Amino acid sequence: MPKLGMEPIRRAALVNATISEIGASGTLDVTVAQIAARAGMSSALAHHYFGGKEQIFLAAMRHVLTVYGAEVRGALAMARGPRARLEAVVRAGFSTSNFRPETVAAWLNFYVLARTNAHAARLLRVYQRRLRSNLVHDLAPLSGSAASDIADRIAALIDGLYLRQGIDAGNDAGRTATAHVLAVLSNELDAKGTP
Amino acid sequence: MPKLGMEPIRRAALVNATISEIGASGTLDVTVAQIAARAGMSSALAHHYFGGKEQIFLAAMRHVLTVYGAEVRGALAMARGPRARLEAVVRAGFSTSNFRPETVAAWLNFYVLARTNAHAARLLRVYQRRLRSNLVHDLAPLSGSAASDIADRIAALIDGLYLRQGIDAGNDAGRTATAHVLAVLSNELDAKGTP
Amino acid sequence: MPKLGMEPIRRAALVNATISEIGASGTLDVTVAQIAARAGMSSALAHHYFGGKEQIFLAAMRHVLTVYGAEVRGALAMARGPRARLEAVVRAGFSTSNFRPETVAAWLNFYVLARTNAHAARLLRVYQRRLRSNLVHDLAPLSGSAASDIADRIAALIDGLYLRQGIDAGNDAGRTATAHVLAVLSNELDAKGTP
Amino acid sequence: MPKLGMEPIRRAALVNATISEIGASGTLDVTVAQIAARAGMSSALAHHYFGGKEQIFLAAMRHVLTVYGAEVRGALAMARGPRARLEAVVRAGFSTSNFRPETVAAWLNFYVLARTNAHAARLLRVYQRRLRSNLVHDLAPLSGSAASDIADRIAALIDGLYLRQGIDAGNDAGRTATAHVLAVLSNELDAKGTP
DNA sequence: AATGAATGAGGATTCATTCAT
DNA sequence: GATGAATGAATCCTCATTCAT
Repeated sequence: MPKLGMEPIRRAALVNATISEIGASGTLDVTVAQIAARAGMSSALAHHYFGGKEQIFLAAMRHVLTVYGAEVRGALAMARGPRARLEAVVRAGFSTSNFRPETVAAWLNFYVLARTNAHAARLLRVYQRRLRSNLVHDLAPLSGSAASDIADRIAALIDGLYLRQGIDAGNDAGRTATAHVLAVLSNELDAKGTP
Repeated sequence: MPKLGMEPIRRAALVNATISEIGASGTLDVTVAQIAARAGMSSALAHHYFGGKEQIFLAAMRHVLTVYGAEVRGALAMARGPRARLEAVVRAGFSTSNFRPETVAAWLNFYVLARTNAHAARLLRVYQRRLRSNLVHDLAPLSGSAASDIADRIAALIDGLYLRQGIDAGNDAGRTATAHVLAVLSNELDAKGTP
Repeated sequence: MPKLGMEPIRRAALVNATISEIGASGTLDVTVAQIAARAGMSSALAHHYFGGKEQIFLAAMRHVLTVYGAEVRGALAMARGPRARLEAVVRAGFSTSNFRPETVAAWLNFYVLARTNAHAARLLRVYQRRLRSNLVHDLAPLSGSAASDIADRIAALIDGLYLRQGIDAGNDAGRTATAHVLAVLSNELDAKGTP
Repeated sequence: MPKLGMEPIRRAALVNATISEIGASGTLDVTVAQIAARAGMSSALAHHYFGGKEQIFLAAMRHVLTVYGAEVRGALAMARGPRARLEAVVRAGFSTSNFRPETVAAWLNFYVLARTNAHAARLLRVYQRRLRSNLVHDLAPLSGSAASDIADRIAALIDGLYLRQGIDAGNDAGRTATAHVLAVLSNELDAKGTP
């Protein structure tokens, strides 16, 4: 029962299925057939819409990053003042939707993909720069010339907490992770911040 | 002309070849044939000594973690006082031998492997606990009840810096990474430390 | 907005596209999608009009042979006397329209198709017999009982020159090929012909 | 029961199976699995020894041309005088071993392959030049400056007779074909030959 | 009349693994 | 101890063909 205008629906279904499948298996060793099955279609159709496995992966990665970016942007829109904005960035990153084990697993695997695939590497770098620039922008008024170094540390800490989410995914890991980053942030600002 | 007592030599060669190959390719998608070739033997022999690909991977992972552990232990042996010991642990983790891009790539991939493979997960957890217990042990006299939380943050920060080493491997990334961790550590101790 | 009376137009477009595509690619490994795209329609429509790939191929082959036959017939209509008619047949076969590399490539591939496909084989045989009978008809008054053998040789020579057109397509290959056949023909008639 | 030194045996078996399979099916649309099965091994082994389908095809083509070349060379070694040598070349080309329908079918398909594949085109051109140079070499003393044109005609005639062998493979097609070429050759020499 | 949607059936290729030598 | 030989099982991808709209 083919209907018209299926393309966006199918593509979205495949992207979600890819993230789920990578998340569930914990590997990039996921077959197109598995993804297509989870998305409720034949593997041939998946190829028809995306052209190949690599492009399916890239679309999925793009989607994860897009969602993440949207959430950060949304949080920033509400925040007033640099400190509130910094907190918003941190909270958004660990929000339930981003920090589900499944998503984190996909995210980690995209990190690995970026080591092999130039397109993936580019995507990743774009988002890392965006995060960093957000952090620096709001750290500057609070910590002056130390902003850059602090941003590097906060960014690395966030990544590290993500990484550990895969191993010991506690129940409210998101809250704990947020608390950790805010604690470090607070220390940094106490130490280097303008009085 | 096969020789006697080759087993340990062959095994070591395969372990090193595995790390190199994973590091060079950036993936776990490494064939036994590639590893064996790099180690200068046939893939059949690799199977003969290890029984299978999984065991080769596990041996390689074990080796990476063993070297890391040895280096930390060595550094701890020289350090006097809790603060010096904490610094020693950090420095050892980012020493040149552990922080080569190649090794870091292998390390990241073992992280991924741990999501799939129970043995790998166990190995990883053992070393994470050991690191954490080292940190807590020396943080306790300096920060009291905050030691546990601080240890979590420091450990995550270390992991995050490792993770980023793959993407933007600067020249003396090890030194920078060490500085970052020590800065955060210093802040933590200033904030929560006993007076 | 579908229009009425499109069938013959669509069919012709597909036939031409098939010949072009086979000629351009040099293979029978041409997909229906490629042909349809070149003909400016969907592959589904191609199937609708022809029923299947095989029938598209056969129609294209039929077209090539029809054009060839028409050209020969046209030339024969103008020629007076057996010798002039023989020359006409030869010239028509190597006329620019038949001897374009593209057409020749398609022709060669139809030769191959005839090995697999009974319908194609029948088509080919019909046209070969027609050529042969044309030749014999006009050779008889000039060479008597040798006509049959000479016809075989001339026909094979023509085919051989076609075959080589694919490999080293010179600029005025048609003229050269014609000259070669006429030279052999002349020799044959000098040797066996009635005085 | 694997044995040592199988490589040349396996390669030869695959080459022969390829020719047989192409000959029997009349197409290049032959699967590696079919070829391998006919050669009595798994398709994986075929890939192991040749690296890919294309290389299997090229090896088969090379073999056909090599055998042909060897036969011509052998015949030339026995012939005394230009005329005898010309006859030898012709006879060798139509000898039973070269002119089996199976071999001819493979040969035709290699002709097609040469339109797509540069390596195949090169192989084909080498052998065509060799044939042509053999002909010219021996035609020169008999026909002077006409040698080149005559060689082209004879070569094309040979090719054309090959081509037709696929369609109407008579019983002693080889003999007939030889007779045809020798007849044309005789005419050519009568017409242009030195007295 | 025309097409997007959809799939089943292959087909080339890769690879871990086994086995006889 | 060491390896060439061999394969089954997968996996990506392509394509002719069908169907509802």
